[in-house]
Amino acid sequence: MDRTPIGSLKEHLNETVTIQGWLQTLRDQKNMQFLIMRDRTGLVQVAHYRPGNPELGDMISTLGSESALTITGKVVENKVVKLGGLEIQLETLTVENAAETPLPFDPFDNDNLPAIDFRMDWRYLDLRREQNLLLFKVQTVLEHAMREYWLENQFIEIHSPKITGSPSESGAELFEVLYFERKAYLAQSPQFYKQMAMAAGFERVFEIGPVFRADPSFTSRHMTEFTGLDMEISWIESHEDVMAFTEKWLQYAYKRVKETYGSEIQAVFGVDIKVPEVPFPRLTMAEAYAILKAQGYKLPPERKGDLDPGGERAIADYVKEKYDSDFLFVIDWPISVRPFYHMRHPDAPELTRSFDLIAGGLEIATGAQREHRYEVLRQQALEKGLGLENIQYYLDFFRYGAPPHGGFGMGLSRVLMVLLGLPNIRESVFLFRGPNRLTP
RNA sequence: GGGGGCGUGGUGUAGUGGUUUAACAUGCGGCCCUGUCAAGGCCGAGACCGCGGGUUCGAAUCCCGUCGCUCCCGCCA
Repeated sequence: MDRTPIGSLKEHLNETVTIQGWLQTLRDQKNMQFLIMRDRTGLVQVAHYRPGNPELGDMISTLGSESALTITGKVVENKVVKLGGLEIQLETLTVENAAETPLPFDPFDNDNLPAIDFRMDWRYLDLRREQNLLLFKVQTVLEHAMREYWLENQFIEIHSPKITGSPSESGAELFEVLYFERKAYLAQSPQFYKQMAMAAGFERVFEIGPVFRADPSFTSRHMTEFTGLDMEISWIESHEDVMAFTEKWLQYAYKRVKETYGSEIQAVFGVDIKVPEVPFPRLTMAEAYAILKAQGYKLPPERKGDLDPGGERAIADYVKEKYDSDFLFVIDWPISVRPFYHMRHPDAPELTRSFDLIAGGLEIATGAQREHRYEVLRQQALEKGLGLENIQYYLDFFRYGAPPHGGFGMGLSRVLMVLLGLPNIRESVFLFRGPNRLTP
């Protein structure tokens, strides 16, 4: 059987076709029945003249919204039909899976949309909404464009293990799993492994994969499992080289999304995708602090050297105002708030060669030049109070010819959140995982 | 881990001490309607107001506890 996508029916006028999809609306009258059918390519009206087949008409009357149907019929032009000026004259109908009534909620009633938690209970129905269909089309193009750019720049894709043997960076944010007779942990980042790829001489690598964080965070932007976009490049001079690549890469991804779905995004999300100009503005932490101070923004006193989310939003507003940029690198963070593997400035050893990328006021990526000198790295680990036994395998990466290198880690769903202007990360991920959410 | 907010038919809301036998929208069921198209009209079912305790003549409404959700902070992407 040849199935015709609803979106291409106008190419099949006066032909008998088979469509398969969901019954979005049934308008059930005495003599005429109208079935609005949906597949992922669009909507079409199917018309049935009841007296012509009363039995079929009675059966149609029992169909619940969102039932999965196979329908054959003749495609005819009909100017009266507001939905595309055409309709299908029903010939046969097969119920593949009747939808029970009533539905838990109506995915197409935007005025009575349930709260996010209830929609997550029935996520597959929630995903039938056009906003969500488009969101995942956009995500696909976004990821594809990112890969394209990486491949055009001679990157190698890696897949690092998600089961690891020892707590590495701190341990507190790791999920513990039973691994036969002993403990293992879910990787909270591919950080060490992509650095190993640098030691292996791959020179440029990327990874798109799951990362796990055992943080009991209850916010609109955190998940316990999310998709990380990671890359690492060798033979850099400083973190500036990483940022210079990152912004062009992101600019390309935005450009491809806008080209492909710009008008649909405008229609569905009311967002005009703006392809960012490069370079993005860069502010050192010291400059960011001075600006916030001048604005009278009150930073929490105990967080000296760090930027709280409110501060990030304030500085993003400043940059938007002054440079008309939605993106901003905050660079040169103090060592106190950065991990031991970030390289320090030779002329300012209390500062790291690191950056955060802020987009739309939200932190979407963290990057740095890494410390690739074994002894220096070892000393910095000791300074941070880390036990060397657990990370010796990692330190060993830097014993036999490790090139200078750096990279970043970015959150895919956070990028989508910013790109489409969504208020909650739970809207921008296929299935949310949080401290209290393990199903579906 | 700390703090704030919310919990009323399936869903979204109104009602914040007394004709409330808890309202409205949507959904659901039935009937009607010569083609509808955000369909329309009429009728109907559906909520002991998260749960437990208390204050009061009287509690959806006030208080305490508890559970759930949510947002903010911390942590981070």
